[in-house]
Amino acid sequence: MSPVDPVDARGRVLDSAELLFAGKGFDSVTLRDIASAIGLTHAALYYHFPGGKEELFAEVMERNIRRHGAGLAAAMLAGGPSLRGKLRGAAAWLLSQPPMDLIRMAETDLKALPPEAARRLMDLVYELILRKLQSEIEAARASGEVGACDPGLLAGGLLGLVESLHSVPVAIVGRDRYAMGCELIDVILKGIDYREEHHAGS
Amino acid sequence: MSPVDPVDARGRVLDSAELLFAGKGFDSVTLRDIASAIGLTHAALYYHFPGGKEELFAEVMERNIRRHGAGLAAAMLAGGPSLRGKLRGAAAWLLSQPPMDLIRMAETDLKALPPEAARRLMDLVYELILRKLQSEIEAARASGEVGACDPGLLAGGLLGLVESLHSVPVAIVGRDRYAMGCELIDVILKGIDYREEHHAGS
DNA sequence: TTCTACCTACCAACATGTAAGTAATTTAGT
DNA sequence: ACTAAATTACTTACATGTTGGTAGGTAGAA
Repeated sequence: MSPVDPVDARGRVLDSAELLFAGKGFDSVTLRDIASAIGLTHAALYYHFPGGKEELFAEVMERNIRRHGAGLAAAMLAGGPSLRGKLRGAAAWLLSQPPMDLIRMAETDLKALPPEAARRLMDLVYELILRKLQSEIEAARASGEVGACDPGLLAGGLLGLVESLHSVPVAIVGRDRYAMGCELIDVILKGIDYREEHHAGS
Repeated sequence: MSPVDPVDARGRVLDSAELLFAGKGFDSVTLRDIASAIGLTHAALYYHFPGGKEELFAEVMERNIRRHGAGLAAAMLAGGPSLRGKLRGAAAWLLSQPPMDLIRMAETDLKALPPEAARRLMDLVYELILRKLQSEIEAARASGEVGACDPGLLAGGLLGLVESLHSVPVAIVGRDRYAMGCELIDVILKGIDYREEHHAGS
């Protein structure tokens, strides 16, 4: 290992950029902010990302989406076999991360990218995040764990609902976000005729 | 009426600013964008808003929140006596407006304002929007129209859920947002033991 | 000597904000 | 009623600072 690990430097840039982009959005973050947060000058970023701010942002978003997808999958797996457990795991994971803020992403930040890059990212969100939620609901529906419903719509609704908990000031409600997420999930599960018992077998 | 209506000019500035701020966020919109959209130069904005971009933004947000509150109240009233009708009315109104994007507002744009102005706006959101939804749910709960639930949490959840529909590309789902909103509302109502019949009386 | 991983110094574009000027209208004084 | 002063609602021009991006240099490792 060299005195400075070169592989790590690029990752640290991505980390810094992710933190700042997630908090303030594309236009409000300057390359100087990103660089100085890790002790570099903004010019150094062009060594790792010759495409400049756009390339850096696109790569940050892609990594973020993939991490969200992987974390979501792991959290749902860890939630156990029941749909309720999986959804609670998903909520715990989503709330442990900084908000994805899909509305802002779709409406604002993605406009800074060339259209095909933007579409690719939205496709990734669908494929790695929404689709996973959706197929869990579909599976539960197929096995009779829940009643008739529109899994795609519910997946989107659950994601929006859980993410929106990021914007409630915890001080006001006096409860932690995960508990609130669980309660909302329970309401929705009851709304689609969730049945617990069926799963005990096998 | 003068050749140029002076009262109207200020309102037109607010309209232009609201349109642009809502779409792209505080930092991504320049005073020149706002001014040139209505045929003025950016310096003219300082005549109507001496406090500059901050004052303009704060005023835009306040007007926006008040309009959302008034529209929400009217839409819920028009929805009839049942909670389902009121919530559908609320959804129709919220989806007819550009997204409020509360997460972005809370996490990003409000940081551009002095803290006390930011707090005032968040208080307005709570008082004029969340509180209205919440008290309708509370009323329904008191009258037995719905079962036990946390009205404050549900109000926030419903708002986040409906607003998140703004970010789903309609082309993908092939259904209009209002229909999706209604379906999600129905799931939640069912989840809190909504009973239709009780209301016929009186 | 060459490559890596930076840094310093710079540039053009554009941001907010200010200063000063101006055409058109209102108001006030006689 | 007629003129002079003041006000309104802007404009042009500019000061100042930041931004993304580029050019060229450099310390240390290979």
